[in-house]
Amino acid sequence: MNTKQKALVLEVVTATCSHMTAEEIYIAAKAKMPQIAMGTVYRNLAQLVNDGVVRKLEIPNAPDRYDGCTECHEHLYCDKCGKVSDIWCGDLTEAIESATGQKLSSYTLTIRGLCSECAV
Amino acid sequence: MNTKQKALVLEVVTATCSHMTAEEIYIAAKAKMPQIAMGTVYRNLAQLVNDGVVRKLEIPNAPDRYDGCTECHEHLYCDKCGKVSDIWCGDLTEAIESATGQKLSSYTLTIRGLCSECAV
DNA sequence: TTAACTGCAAATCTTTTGCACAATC
DNA sequence: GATTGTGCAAAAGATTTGCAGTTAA
Repeated sequence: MNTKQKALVLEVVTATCSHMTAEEIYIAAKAKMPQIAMGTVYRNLAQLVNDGVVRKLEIPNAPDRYDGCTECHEHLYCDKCGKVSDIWCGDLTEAIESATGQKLSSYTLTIRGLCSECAV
Repeated sequence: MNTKQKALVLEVVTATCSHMTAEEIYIAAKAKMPQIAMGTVYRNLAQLVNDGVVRKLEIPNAPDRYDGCTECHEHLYCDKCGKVSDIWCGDLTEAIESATGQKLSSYTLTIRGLCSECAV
């Protein structure tokens, strides 16, 4: 099904290149559709992730974040400011398979270090 | 400080090569020390992780798991049976730095695929 | 029409925390 | 004797779910 709510959630997530939490998405969506419920946001995010349109990022000790950009890229969690930034490198599947000796269907690479702003 | 509880939690975690959840650790610890509390288990696990003696694994949509083996290795989440198994490959820091072009302080690589049992 | 989705609120699950007491240094 | 840890139970934070009513196919 395609509801206004689902379209709105997708619009919010893809509007910026930031990595929003469900709550931030909820607040942004609520600004345009005041009666929207948190549960609806979560349900639609789950659907969008399932549809392959949105990527879910699991953050250690913090709420999950959602990324509207499905192009292949990795994420850097800044040791200093905590921001999540994108790292545009190609698909690493083959590199990881040869490094680990394990055939894989998918992988998640989380890098911690200093983001471009903090590295100065 | 070094308490009986902390020693017991460490013993439980390192006793097997499995990747136990806090609750499993609590149950195993309770078997040897019936009055031990969940909060104590969590507090000691946090300390042990901080001490670098135990590794914490963040599992998507599931409770965290704790790994008593601190030697460098990665984890495979089986697509079929959901088990977490170890992949013994060397340190991938340099390989990842060159693949991503990003200096890093640490990384977490999560691989999904078929474990040795399910791949048959 | 009927199957899927919504809003609301309550429930769930995991983890953390406040507190009075106890153990360790 | 001072500090740090413990057990208990309650709180917190994030996400999910039941339900009655609504919307989309």
